[in-house]
Amino acid sequence: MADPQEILAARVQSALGAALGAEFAETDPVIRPSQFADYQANAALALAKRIGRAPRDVAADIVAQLDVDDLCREVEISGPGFINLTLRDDWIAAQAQALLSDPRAGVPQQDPETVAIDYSAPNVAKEMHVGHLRTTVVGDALARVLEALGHRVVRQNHIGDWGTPFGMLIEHLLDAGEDSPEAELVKTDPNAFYQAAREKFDDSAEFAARARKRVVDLQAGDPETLRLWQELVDLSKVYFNRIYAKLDVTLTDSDLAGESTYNAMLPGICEELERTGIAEISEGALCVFLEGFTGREGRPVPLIVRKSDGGYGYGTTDLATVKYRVEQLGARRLLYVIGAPQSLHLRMVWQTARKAGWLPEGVDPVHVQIGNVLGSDGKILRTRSGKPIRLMELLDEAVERATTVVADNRPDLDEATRASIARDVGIGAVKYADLSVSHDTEYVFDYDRMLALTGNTGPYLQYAAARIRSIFRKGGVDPASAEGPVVLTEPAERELALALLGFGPAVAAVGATLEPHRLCSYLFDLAQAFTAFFEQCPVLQAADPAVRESRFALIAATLQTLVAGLDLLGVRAPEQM
RNA sequence: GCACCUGUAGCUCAGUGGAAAGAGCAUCGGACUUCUAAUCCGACGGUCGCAGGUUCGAAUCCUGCCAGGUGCGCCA
Repeated sequence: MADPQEILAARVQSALGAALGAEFAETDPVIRPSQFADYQANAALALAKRIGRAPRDVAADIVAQLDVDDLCREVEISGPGFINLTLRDDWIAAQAQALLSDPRAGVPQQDPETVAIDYSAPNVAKEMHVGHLRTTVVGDALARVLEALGHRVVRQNHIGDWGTPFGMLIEHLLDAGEDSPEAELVKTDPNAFYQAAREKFDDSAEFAARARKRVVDLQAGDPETLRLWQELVDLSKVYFNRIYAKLDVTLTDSDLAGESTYNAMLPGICEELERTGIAEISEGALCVFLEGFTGREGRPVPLIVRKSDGGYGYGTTDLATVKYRVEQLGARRLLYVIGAPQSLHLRMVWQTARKAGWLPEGVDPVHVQIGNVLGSDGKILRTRSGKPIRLMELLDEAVERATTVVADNRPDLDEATRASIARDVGIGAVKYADLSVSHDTEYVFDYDRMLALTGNTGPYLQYAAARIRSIFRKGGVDPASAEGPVVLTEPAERELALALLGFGPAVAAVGATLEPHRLCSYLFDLAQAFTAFFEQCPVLQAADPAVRESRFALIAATLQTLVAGLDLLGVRAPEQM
């Protein structure tokens, strides 16, 4: 609604049509933020070449037709033909004030689309690692953002709940006893359970034989085996939900759509692929060979849909997810928030699905590639002993470190309040660190940096919000009662108000690009604009009551935006810090 | 060998074909009698991996090369 860039684009575009002819009325006016003004329009330079005239003359013709008196204070042609646009203070003020009464805080309502998001996807009876952490946090932020934009989001937690390991896991569960402390480990330390099963499998031929038989029983649908399998899944759900609760992730049991969900579809998928000639038997396995996919020594890379032993692999279940999400869920966008190394696999799955007709024109699958999380040594994050780090311990350590910092700085607060702040800050820091860099690149995990109160961190944004709340508390004013009117005089006021207008566009950009770090960058800029304002513009001590009211309105809008933005990222904003 | 990703300040990272490439950290120098100094301001810091090409204009697009990472048939 109040996106200056969009409004200016429309105005400049109609000026283009008026100045240069109707055939230019659709031309992109190329509005960009400017270091010399608020915005600049760069269209004249590109058009000058096309119509064979001097760029500055073209710019002058555009400006002559440009009707922006109601929103621009200054329009200036500069350099080789840039059109610099400076907004009117009263226009910015009115827009910022309008945000206060907008329940959407400027976030646009888009045409609803059904979007399936595949994210998190931990394995039953296995520890979640930092890679799962990142897909969980990024996927959840995307789900929140797309919902905020008005879309119907269907979360799909594709947990690993099927396959050969369940033979040994079930036998180990039986050996240990279903209600034993060993079984309880699945809820708290699943890797300990898994490793124990693995060791027995490796050491005991008798156990291994039982495990293999158990896999056959599982696939055959033996009721008692299925009951034990369900037992393991249920124990794991307890573990997943503990992690999700700690992380403030929106996933629930109703979002679970694990591999086993698709079992019934798999034979039909293979049959159809074979019947249509898309798949063929090779070395005993049913494979799809696609053009352009070659591996070592130029050999074609297969997508194996049925193994030579008759079993199904993840290629088949992934094909089933496409079919299910398109046909049953009616999804028009399929998001796979999955590790970057799976890129080749996914492209093969999608191309196969296209050939088979399961992925119609107009339905776009997107791989939101998640880069690895590295330790300070530049290698994949592990403990000193080389084992993967337990996610719960990692989160606890973040909270613990935050606890120390809060205790040092806020001895005046009672322990329960400090603990609550430490939780919000510690967890927020970890999540924000995952979100604030491009999701597809690797990044270096560093507690000290993510917990810092300076720089582009979660705590810095939380602190900005806490300072605003502190002002309202101290002034005995309810942020909801701040109405303005907003009047801009100080440069820091203007900067802050202008920054506020960028929230809706930033959220829309995340929805379009699926890059949550853009929202982080925006919120960091906003927090910096607020901090500058905080230093220069007293609110409670403002001599003029009108200035005081205006500043209350500005910081109320800032608070609303920061809290809404952090919420879209899944990060809490504590009352005080 | 093939494919994908990455290469930007000492470090961690942004950067929509537009003007003189940005931020944070670190370093150095400043600012608390004033709404939270867990903050802020200033300075320093660059052959945007290399070489070509396209363009009025390239960190951005194309080609080649170099370096690092990842993946490449029955685990998922």
